[in-house]
Amino acid sequence: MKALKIPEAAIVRLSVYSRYLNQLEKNGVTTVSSIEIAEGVNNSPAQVRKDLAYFGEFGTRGVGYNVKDLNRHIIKILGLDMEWKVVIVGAGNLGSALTQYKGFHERGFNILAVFDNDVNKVGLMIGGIPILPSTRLAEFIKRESVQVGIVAVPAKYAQEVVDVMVEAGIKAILNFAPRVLSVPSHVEYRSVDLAVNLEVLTFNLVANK
Amino acid sequence: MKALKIPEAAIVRLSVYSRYLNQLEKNGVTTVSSIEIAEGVNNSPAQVRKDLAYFGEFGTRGVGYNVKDLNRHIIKILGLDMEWKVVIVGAGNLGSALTQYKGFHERGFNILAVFDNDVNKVGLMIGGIPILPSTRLAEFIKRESVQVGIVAVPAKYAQEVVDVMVEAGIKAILNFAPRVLSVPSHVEYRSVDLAVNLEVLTFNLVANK
DNA sequence: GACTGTGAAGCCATTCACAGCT
DNA sequence: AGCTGTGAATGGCTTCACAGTC
Repeated sequence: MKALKIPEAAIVRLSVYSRYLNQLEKNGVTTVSSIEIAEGVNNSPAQVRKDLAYFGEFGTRGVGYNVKDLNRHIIKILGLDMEWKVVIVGAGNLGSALTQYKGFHERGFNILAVFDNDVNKVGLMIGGIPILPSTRLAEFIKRESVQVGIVAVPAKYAQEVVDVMVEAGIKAILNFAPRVLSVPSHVEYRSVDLAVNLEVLTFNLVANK
Repeated sequence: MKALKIPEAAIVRLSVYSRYLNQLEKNGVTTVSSIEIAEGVNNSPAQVRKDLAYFGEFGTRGVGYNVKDLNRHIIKILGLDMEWKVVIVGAGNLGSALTQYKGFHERGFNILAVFDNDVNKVGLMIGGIPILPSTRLAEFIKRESVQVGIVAVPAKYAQEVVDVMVEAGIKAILNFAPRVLSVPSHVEYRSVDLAVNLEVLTFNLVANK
């Protein structure tokens, strides 16, 4: 359990810093200041320093941060220095896209299987990952000790998928169905609503006009 | 220009309320209280009332809100009572999934075309929507007065796509590439980072353990 | 009696400004 | 001299509590 209360927004930013540090590493940059990081990710140097300070002292006064070390620290903080077993439920367009999404693999997420209840899809592969029947979801989660489940089914089936996952002992759920779901508090839960993001844009367009 | 400063989080919630009200409407419910809405979307009644109060008085004291009226008001507030012309750039897995995503059509977003620079894809259709060559993006945005652009290309091409969109006079951009992009302040901009969401989950898993 | 609308209070996140190292 | 780390100040969002209305 963490000592201090850390804003969730800070975690989101750490994740972005890490991606930026990856770029710097690739370009051979060895040292970076909070000012440069801030410019690279569009926020303030004070914010960068504060976010990092929640977790320790990673820099050198008068100098800055070592790119490689800092990135390793952040990766550890985010829990990405271990393997995470993931299943995706729903082999429709979105589920297929998520299954093949490179950003997940790059960050070490291991997608073991995709589940669907369409018998025509079961048995096929999506980018090397097998499609299994939804009836075997619970059993699979238990047997493989899957920690993370991604929901990519139509809204009306989302709650029942979540219930199966929870019952099977999953630890975290990422939901893409546009519906509010109930998930017990011992399971980590986040929801990504694609249409909401567009609607924030249109709101701003009409409001600032 | 809006008089009061409205928290962006409130807009996100309005969008969720609207989706919940759609459900109620479908079920024939005519009146709803802030308590019921709060239960339906997992937040507090006070929050619901405050969010609505930013925009007017939509309820009746002692009674509640008329479901249909309230939803119409929210839809108007979010700018969804008009047609929005949208283009998607990138006909890969994610771009294809977004193109066919029902949640966009349901909320009135009109996706006119998908752009890609793969000559094998150009000329094909995705769910009835044509794939056009990226070289024609700027011209298309101008000719059709496209207001919203969705970026679903690999990270390294994202900035150049955005630059073309901005130059062509687009009003808002939704980015799915995992990279920080620079967009002039007169263009509305939001970024959805799929991996970040998973990383917040894994952080919480390791932090609360 | 029930439920909305809202000023005020409380809380949390961000920004400031400077002390502390190198 | 330069840049980090951090307590203090600020600003903004959420919650409280109650007056207002049906």
